[in-house]
Amino acid sequence: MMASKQRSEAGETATRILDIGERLVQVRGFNGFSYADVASELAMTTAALHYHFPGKAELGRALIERYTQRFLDALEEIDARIPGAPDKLDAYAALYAGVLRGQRMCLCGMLAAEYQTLPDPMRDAVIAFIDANEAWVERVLSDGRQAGSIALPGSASDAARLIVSGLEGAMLVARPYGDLARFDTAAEGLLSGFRR
Amino acid sequence: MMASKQRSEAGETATRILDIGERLVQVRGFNGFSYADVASELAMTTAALHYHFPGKAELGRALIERYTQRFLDALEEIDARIPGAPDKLDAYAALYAGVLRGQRMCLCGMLAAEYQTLPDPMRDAVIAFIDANEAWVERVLSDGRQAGSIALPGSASDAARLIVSGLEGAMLVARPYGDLARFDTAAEGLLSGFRR
DNA sequence: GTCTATAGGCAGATAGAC
DNA sequence: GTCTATCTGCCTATAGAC
Repeated sequence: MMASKQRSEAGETATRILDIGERLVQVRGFNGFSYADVASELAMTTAALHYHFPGKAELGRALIERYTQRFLDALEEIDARIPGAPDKLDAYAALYAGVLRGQRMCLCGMLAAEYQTLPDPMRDAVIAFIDANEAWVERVLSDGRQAGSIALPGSASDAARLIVSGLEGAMLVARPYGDLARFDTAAEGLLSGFRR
Repeated sequence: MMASKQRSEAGETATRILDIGERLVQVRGFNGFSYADVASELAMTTAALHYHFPGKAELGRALIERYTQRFLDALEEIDARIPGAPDKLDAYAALYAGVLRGQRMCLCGMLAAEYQTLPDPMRDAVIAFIDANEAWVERVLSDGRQAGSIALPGSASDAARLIVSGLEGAMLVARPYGDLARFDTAAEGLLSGFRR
């Protein structure tokens, strides 16, 4: 029996399934991929997939939860590494740009489009992702206003929502054009208004 | 033989198919609905649908083209009815809000998410929709700058792209929350920066 | 953990009668 | 124009052997 390296460790195969599923959802959408797609990339059968994730809904939920956790970790890292609010926001936008560079949509932006067709547990997880993002941006904006580096016309909450939805929209539109500069320009336009 | 009321008139049934298909795509996505869904709403068989539209790809293309034409007509109407650039932009955002009020995503915003899975003719039509929107907003911004009612930090083209993608993102995120105010606040935040 | 085999359903699509 | 009937293929999922 191996000593586990850390808490709540997913199996090797489960991790590979999540990696492939994540990419497929971000590129094709939850309704645009199948267990067979994942299985063929792993050179396995769909039956084996069902051993690791009982159904597509459970796989979907696991995908969102891992993605959200990774995102939150990245936000923590930004908080630890970068002092000023404006630079934190730039780093935040760079996270999105990194996703787009892989020709992917934000996982939860994609699932927001498909929201009406998602099983309930997935819906809740999508909302939790957006809530967490807005809360982090709102905190950064509030701190920045306090420190005098951020100018807010209205509430920090409204500005945070504008930034999050604006970045999601910039990804959504840039991807069909395959044009990263489109995203960067929009992100800069979104954020520049809040710098003081 | 009936005298046709206008050029390029679609048949009654074809129009009903387009109406239902349009709603289904805006709510569930192109990969989230089937010919059977449309047929059941019309109390018809899928075979009859194939008489009007040879395949799902052709139906999809017709949906985008009709939607784009309607949108362009609405933009013409705004140009004719509303004088100032800032008010034109407000009316433009109100178009999006009207779509969202029906608990729908913008047809082409939805299809932008599913872009990688779309047949080529549909891809081209999605791009044409976005191009046309950006061109109209850019023209309004340029005219407004000329007239002194619009302030632009950079190019009118960049600002137009920011506005279009920002409104699409605001719809994308507001819909899962079922919260129209979320969209309105984001739209106001997006546009207010350009008023002088 | 992964396989074979298979179920049961739904997808888009076509042929041919009416 | 719309139907019945049917095809072929893919989908999610399960049973049971290894």
